[in-house]
Amino acid sequence: MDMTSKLTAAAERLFDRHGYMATGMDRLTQAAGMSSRTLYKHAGSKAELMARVLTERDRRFMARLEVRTVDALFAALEDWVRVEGARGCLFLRSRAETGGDTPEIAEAVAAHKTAFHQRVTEVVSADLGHDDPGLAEQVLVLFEGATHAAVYRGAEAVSAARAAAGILMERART
Amino acid sequence: MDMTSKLTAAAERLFDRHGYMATGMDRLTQAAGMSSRTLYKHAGSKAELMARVLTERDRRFMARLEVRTVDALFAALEDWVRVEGARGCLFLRSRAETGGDTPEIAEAVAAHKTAFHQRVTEVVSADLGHDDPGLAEQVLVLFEGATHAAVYRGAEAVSAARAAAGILMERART
DNA sequence: GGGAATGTAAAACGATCGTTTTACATTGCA
DNA sequence: TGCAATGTAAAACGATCGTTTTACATTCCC
Repeated sequence: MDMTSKLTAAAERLFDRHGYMATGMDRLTQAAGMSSRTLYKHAGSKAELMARVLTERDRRFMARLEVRTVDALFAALEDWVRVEGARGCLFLRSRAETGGDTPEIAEAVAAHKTAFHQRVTEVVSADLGHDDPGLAEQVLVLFEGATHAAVYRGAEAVSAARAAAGILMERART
Repeated sequence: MDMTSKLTAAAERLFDRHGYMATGMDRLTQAAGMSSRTLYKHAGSKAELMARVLTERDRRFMARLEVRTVDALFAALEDWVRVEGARGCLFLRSRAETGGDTPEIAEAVAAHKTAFHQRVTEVVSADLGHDDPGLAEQVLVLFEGATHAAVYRGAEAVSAARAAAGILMERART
């Protein structure tokens, strides 16, 4: 494992568990097991590092959402929560922590949320057989809600969202 | 307006718009229009101040949710978003920013989320005529989802959640 | 009329922030 | 054999962090 991946992985873990602002670079060098000189050679800056973390996470997350049905969308979220835990959406959290004032971060977040919205819309279309932007918006809201409610309600929030999405899809189908 | 309220109001505005960690006490003294000596007399500490902000916000927010129907719940959220804007849930954001490691903050968040869950459960019961914990969980997820999706989807997310909740309620009623 | 109480302004506290630099060791390739 | 690349360890950078302190002004009440 090269130093850049080791750094990105350590950064994602710390930023996600303790917050972006609350994580100092000292703690990061320690967790990544490298000197600060090496860290900055690969990271550029703290903001660039967070942007790289988000881009990498987008890749991993969106790969899991390569599905054909809305139900599979929520099944994928159940898997994600089981594996990664539920601490809310790292993208929205990063942007909120920086007040949207860090361009690299704001752009990475915007790119992810655009892609996410598009993916949900596509899956709803494929599952239904035709476009339905309003229903897609509802499914997106359920997904986002499951992500955030799971922080304090646990996995139950995701299965509730899954069931609700099932009802909405069934109603749209008939 | 006494100094404590002026301080709490200024703190809520800055913490919400720029983040808790990103907001320094210097900026806070400036915004509140008072010396740091006075600020600390009323605030105790930064963490205590954030906890007071959250408790105050819980009061304001929960007051708006004193309604009888699920539809009114989402109407109240539409109002809230129109007035206060959509930057995600300040409670979840505060806890995430501090990694849950600041007891005053973690406790204020837990208290709010417990109260919120209870309120949603009560409103669903009242609207339906009988208890339905599963449906309440779905409505809670829709509400949480609307709050967070509105950050990037705007008010449309809230009306989508409102419509979805209407469908789920109607189905449960018949 | 004299002391609490409450406020301001500003300096100072040690700690930590993100980042750069200095000095040196190790490796791999021409 | 020798140089370029890549790494470490550690000190230093100025800035800013949350918080306390010093010194002084104002107000209110007994």
